[in-house]
Amino acid sequence: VVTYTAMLSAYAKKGHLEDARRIFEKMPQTNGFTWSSMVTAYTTHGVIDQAKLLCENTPASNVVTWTTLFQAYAHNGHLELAKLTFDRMAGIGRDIASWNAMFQMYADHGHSGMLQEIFQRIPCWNVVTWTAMIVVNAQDGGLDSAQRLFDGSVERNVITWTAMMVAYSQNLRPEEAYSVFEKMPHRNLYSWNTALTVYAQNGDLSLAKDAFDSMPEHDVVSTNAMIAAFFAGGESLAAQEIFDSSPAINSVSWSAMISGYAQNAQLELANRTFHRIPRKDVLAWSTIIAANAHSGHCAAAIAFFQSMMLAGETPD
RNA sequence: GCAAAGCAAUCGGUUG
Repeated sequence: VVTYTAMLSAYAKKGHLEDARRIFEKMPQTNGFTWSSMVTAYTTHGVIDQAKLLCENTPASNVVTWTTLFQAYAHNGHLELAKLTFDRMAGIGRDIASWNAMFQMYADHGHSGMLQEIFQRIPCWNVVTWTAMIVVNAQDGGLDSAQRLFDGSVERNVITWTAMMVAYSQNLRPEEAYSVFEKMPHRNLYSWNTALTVYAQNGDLSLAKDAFDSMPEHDVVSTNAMIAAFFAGGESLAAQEIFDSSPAINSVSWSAMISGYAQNAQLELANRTFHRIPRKDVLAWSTIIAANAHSGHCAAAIAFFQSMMLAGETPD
């Protein structure tokens, strides 16, 4: 059962929803993990109706399947459906993750009144709750309360530390953000990428470069962050070198190159880069339109918009 | 107990 369930998840993560479903159908036995994996497969592919069916029509559905469904509604802005789902969970019970998801929904979409109400109803806190609280407070300008929450937190992990670093950076306290990074007991790729971004946002290109070189490994986010950092420092050539030598680039990389060139008054290079993109998505089009518009080439921007329509792309 | 599922932190364009 474990092996089949792991395969199911793997197929779903790679985008093969049908294969995941086929495995699910073939399994002689299942457990709660199997069902929640299948529900997650559906929600991550946007097939919420199927996820709902699985939750409703089986005794095997559990707090995880329901929380997953809840989260899917919340992320799609269906707050009423999400709330209904949460209410229906009263029978099987809610755990900390369910409450955290509920808190996050109102942090993302709701009013502070609802958030406050949930805050008071959360029965107990775990490290995710602490971290979410820190983030919400910091975004609200309550840097002091964020720090107090951090100091008072019973549990902290690398995500909590990284969130605290971001909190200082967002509130324009770069030195303290740096200091948090230096004091972190453990770092991962994500926190390294965050540090690199924080350095760059504060104009410390050399610190950003140092971070990039010191990191134990890079991913596409590291690459993209470093590209943006070089462009922000006016070093288009260095940005281009990173781009050209990177083993993995994605659509964000292309956008970063285009807007970087435009920022540096190199619209010609921006346009040329755009034409090299193998598969132009909405992001690519939006970026090239904005690049031309910001450079004062409004006619070209409109022309790109029209080309986008002709290419069958839908504006977002 | 271990391994497979849901909740919190990082990169680009649009809006602020």
